[in-house]
Amino acid sequence: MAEGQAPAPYSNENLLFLTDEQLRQGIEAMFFAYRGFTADPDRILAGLAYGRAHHRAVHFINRAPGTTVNNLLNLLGVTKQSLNRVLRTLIEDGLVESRVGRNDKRERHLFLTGQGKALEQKLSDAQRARMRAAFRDAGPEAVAGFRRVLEAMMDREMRFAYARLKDNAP
Amino acid sequence: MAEGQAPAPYSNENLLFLTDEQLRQGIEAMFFAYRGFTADPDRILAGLAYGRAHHRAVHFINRAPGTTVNNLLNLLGVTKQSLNRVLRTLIEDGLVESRVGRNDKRERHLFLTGQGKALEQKLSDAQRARMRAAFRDAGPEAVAGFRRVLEAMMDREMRFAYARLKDNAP
DNA sequence: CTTGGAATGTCAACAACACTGACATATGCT
DNA sequence: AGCATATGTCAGTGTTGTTGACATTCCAAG
Repeated sequence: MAEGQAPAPYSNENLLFLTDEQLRQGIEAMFFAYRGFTADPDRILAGLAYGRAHHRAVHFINRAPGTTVNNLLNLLGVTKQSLNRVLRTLIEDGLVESRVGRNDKRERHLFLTGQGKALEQKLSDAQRARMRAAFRDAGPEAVAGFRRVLEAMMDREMRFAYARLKDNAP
Repeated sequence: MAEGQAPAPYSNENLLFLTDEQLRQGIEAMFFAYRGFTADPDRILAGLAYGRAHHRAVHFINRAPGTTVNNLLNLLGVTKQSLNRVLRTLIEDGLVESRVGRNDKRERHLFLTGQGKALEQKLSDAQRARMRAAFRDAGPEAVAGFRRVLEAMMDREMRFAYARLKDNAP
């Protein structure tokens, strides 16, 4: 190690951001921020007969139109029974259309109807507004760091799913 | 505006990180990362008779020993009835001790017992391990950005609560 | 000092959303 | 034909959130 003009007494000097106290603050930040993250859509959904689960389904169907039930299942990380309950109401209410697969007729491909797109837009407008404000306040470098840490926090398979969605950008 | 040597054709050049596509990626990153964030403690809790709500209660009681029920209520953002159910089981099982306030006998002050501290340690070890790995992978600058964005995403009151907890570091 | 309101905590009932397990149907593949 | 896959459904259960009703305690205004 070079003896620089700055003290730098221990090589651990650079690892101070890994103290238990720093980690705990990260944990609490994550908890409080996630509350804010879901607050606005939740408020909108409270009026309707839908919940957070419906929001998630609608979001990913919009993101990947024509996705299959199985695909959605993996993205959302819930059981098919749980997802089915949500999809059934969305289809009954005419927000989602389910088309039998052309190649494989066992599969159902999911699409948002006009009505479904309208709800998705409304929810994601609210959520994006908060995200935009946070990004603007924090600045581009902070945003890059934010993304890097979140990506490192994901489970391996979710990291792949996330990357796949990113590249699929419309 | 000064005419710098760099092109910078539009003043919006610097705002590319605020496109809808960037925001949507931020939203999805938040969703997938939160799943990872809770996965490890959830796995531990699944074995016991407790859930995520118990984890949160135990975390904040450990963080602020002697806190009142009302205080905890504000931190957790749930109704007192919801919190009470969780606290009741924790007290019955001997993980939390509830002492009547000395000044104001309406208040209950909450403390972790040895058993409670043991569970808290186990859960937060798991959660910290993932956070540490993510922080290490992403590096100190990314962590700073991560914290800055999360803080900007919180509701106003939660930002204050978060700051108060930070300064209260043991 | 009494009384009424505010704060705090508890009990009961209910809703949303997750889970497991079992099973039916249709389709695809070998 | 026989097995695997994809989807949908029914029934039951657990956690966690909600509202409503109510008891206890404190404090301050009359």
